[in-house]
Amino acid sequence: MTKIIQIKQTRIQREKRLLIQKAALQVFSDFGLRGATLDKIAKACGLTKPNILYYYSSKDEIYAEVLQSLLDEWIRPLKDISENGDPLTEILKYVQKKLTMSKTKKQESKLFATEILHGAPLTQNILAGSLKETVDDKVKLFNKWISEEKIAPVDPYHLIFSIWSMTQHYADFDVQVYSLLNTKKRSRIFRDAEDFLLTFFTRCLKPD
Amino acid sequence: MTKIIQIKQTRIQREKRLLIQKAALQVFSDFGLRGATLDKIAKACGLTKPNILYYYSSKDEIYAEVLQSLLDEWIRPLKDISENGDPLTEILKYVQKKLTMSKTKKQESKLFATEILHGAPLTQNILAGSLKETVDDKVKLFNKWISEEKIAPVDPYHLIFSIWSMTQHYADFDVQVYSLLNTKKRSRIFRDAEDFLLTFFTRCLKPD
DNA sequence: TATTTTTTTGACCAAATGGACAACTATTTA
DNA sequence: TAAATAGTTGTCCATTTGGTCAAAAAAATA
Repeated sequence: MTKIIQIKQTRIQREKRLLIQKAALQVFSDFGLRGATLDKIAKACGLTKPNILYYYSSKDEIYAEVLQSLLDEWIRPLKDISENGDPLTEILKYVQKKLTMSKTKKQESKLFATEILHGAPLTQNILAGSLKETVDDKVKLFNKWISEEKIAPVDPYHLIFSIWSMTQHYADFDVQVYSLLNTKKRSRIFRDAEDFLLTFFTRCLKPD
Repeated sequence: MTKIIQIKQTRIQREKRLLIQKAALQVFSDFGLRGATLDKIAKACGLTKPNILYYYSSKDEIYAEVLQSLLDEWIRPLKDISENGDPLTEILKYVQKKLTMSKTKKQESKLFATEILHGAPLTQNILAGSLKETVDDKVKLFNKWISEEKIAPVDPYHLIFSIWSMTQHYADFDVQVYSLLNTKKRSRIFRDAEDFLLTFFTRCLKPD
């Protein structure tokens, strides 16, 4: 009658956990951690509340897992900036990738933003850990490029902040963006944004 | 025994309402609308919960009032951009003003961001109304400056978005900014940010 | 100071919500 | 196909929370 600890996941466990994560991402990004309820998540994925709690022991655990799997994905593009490519091209490629993510991963962007906005209670150690490592690494690379006069001399930290803020703005503040632009077409907005950003960063980073 | 409708506020009413608003701004910006509780607000201003509900009929009413008084202040600097000044100087002054607001009005920035992020349930009509009017007005001005070749030809809407996003980033994502920068000194960060932003926008907007 | 009005609060309520659990069903496995 | 294991759910519970109310306390007014 002793409960055996289960090591490997069954097919059903894999499927249902994914299902719950997807629904949870949507609900958390719409309402925030405290505004999201298990009932909402349950309804969003068509399971019952106790059934969800069979797969996750608490709401907070779901939140932590959704956030964790998002963070890896979030940092990755920055890592991809290569010291072998042409400096300006590498940076512009990064800008493009981040803008695309704002379009295709809007929920993730909003969830991340909400988490940081409210003090990053679960993320602080990651920010100060693996993210900081990656950022510091790229800052070094940017400084190298600057000393080689391949890009203009700007503060690399603030350059990274500017890329993050300007691209994520189109996801996080989408309601405002759509309200202010006359265009109804989403794709048009992102095309214009891309034009703007690429021109912008090119002008700023081209060495004198 | 009939209840008389009270027209003008008493001294105590003015004082207590302000006290509650201040506390509410803090609590709402830390926890969001749903994460904030009347008890937290009560503790933050040293009143009891029923006492707060003597001045405001519901939590939502407090939220609405705090948000409303914030919005006016939020739009104002944009209006101040003058068509009489030197174009580049006017825009840079606006950037500076917005950055200063990120430093001195962090709670307001975060509350506004949270509201938009979650779909702007109470703000939508203002976005599409008075904010859009002001923005459209300034877009026209920017386009005039562009046609007179006083600033470089960039999409004025996206230019405004870029100013908003880059400056507000230092308030909304402060936790991340502080985690990633080695500096502990707040003032140093804002000085560097100002340098970066002014250089950035100068390079981008100087006519060819 | 007496009266009226405003302000404050303790006690209370109903709804929402996170979570527990035993009983039941479906799926695996031997 | 029988036994064991995994998955599901109705029901229940405790806590939190927005909000009420009547009675007491404080302030304003006459």
